[in-house]
Amino acid sequence: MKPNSHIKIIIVDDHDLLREGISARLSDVGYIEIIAEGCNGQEAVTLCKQFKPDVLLMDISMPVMNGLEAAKQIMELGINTRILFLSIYDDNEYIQEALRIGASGFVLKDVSKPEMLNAIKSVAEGATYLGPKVAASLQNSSGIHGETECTYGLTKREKQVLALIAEGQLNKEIAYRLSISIRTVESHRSAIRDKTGGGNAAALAKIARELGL
Amino acid sequence: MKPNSHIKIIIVDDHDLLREGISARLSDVGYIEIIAEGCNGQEAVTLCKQFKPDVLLMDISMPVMNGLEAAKQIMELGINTRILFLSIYDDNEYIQEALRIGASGFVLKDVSKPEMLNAIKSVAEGATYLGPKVAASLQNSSGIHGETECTYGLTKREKQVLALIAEGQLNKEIAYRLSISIRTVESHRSAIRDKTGGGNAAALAKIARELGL
DNA sequence: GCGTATATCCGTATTACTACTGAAGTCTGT
DNA sequence: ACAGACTTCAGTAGTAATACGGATATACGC
Repeated sequence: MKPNSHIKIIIVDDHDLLREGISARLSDVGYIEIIAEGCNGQEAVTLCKQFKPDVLLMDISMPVMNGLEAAKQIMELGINTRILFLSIYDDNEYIQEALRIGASGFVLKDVSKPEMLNAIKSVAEGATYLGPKVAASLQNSSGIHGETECTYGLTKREKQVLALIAEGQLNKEIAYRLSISIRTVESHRSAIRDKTGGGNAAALAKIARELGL
Repeated sequence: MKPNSHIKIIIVDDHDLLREGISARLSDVGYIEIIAEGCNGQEAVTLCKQFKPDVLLMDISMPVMNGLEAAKQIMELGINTRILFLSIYDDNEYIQEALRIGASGFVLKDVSKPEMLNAIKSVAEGATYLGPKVAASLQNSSGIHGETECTYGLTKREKQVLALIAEGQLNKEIAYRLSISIRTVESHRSAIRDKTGGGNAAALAKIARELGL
């Protein structure tokens, strides 16, 4: 898609007012054509199947079917539609889930007009665009940026043991690797459970993951 | 940062020709000011410390110090510089590592001028920009997009059980949640182990993670 | 020196999981 | 209608992990 070439777009949001606002904002942009509008996820899927837009501008929280679920189904249609989420929440879970599903972008609803156009152009070209606040939000999470700092007060040795547990090692193997007794490994493991509140090995593995191993 | 406002930029690449090409391409853009140029990672760090640019346009593979290492150090400077990587390789490892470190964008060297400007504007505003080919490359990996396709031939039910195992649930709880007997859960668990080659619960959790839960 | 934290080990009992085998009902595609 | 895969459940035995206890040595700060 060449810049300034025609971008066919569908807007899906359950709030009429907001949808009209977006529509008004984009209608005077020459290279953008709004070919349809919808008010829930179910409609988004149907409209995309029918019109195959270049970009789907969609809210996440909507009745009937939410945006994430709709996105999943749209990705499976095999059409060349890029999904740009427009949300009021900069919730990390949402953002990461959206990207995991295959969305091309994510901006907040307080986005300025130039930034919105920038985002639309970017995703239309196949790029991935995350708005400033969205990117900042991701930095504070265990997402693509940075790492978590809360280590539950685990000691060095405990983190070492936890990393091996997360690898799927048995206590026996951990003991051998660290040249200590199995009982010692059990003690560490017990301390780790106490500090993290984790249950079985899988739960500890999950926690280790959150700590970045 | 408002669009079309002044963007101070530093270009770092070990190839003179390429650096000059970028320089020429950007020099006639009104809102961009190239305040310095460098030819390795070490220089990038020094120049950023000195000039505090809005955007650092940098190659990854460079002599003396590569771009990733330089980016790490620059992120620790605490200055408000966004890093936009410019690479000939769309290697997933590179891209993910770059984003993990805290880079704001990643484009390939065959990028068109409009797209390059788009990318620079986006990252200058604090957004995250991944070029079309970069985004496509990520989709084929276990990165922020998509999921791995090798499911070891696990059935729906097995994947369902595996997800709960990865959550740290006990067989008893899994049985309760799925309204089946513990023995059935054990059967599934056994089948999962056979198919994946996984050992204990933590190992299965690790595998589940790779499959995107 | 003294207290605290860390790391190292052990005993005992219970619970969870694994390894093996077998089997019956359901669903799916041809 | 039938083969094959999927889901369901069970017995029996052994191994691993957990939940209590308690103990000793070492390092670190004040």
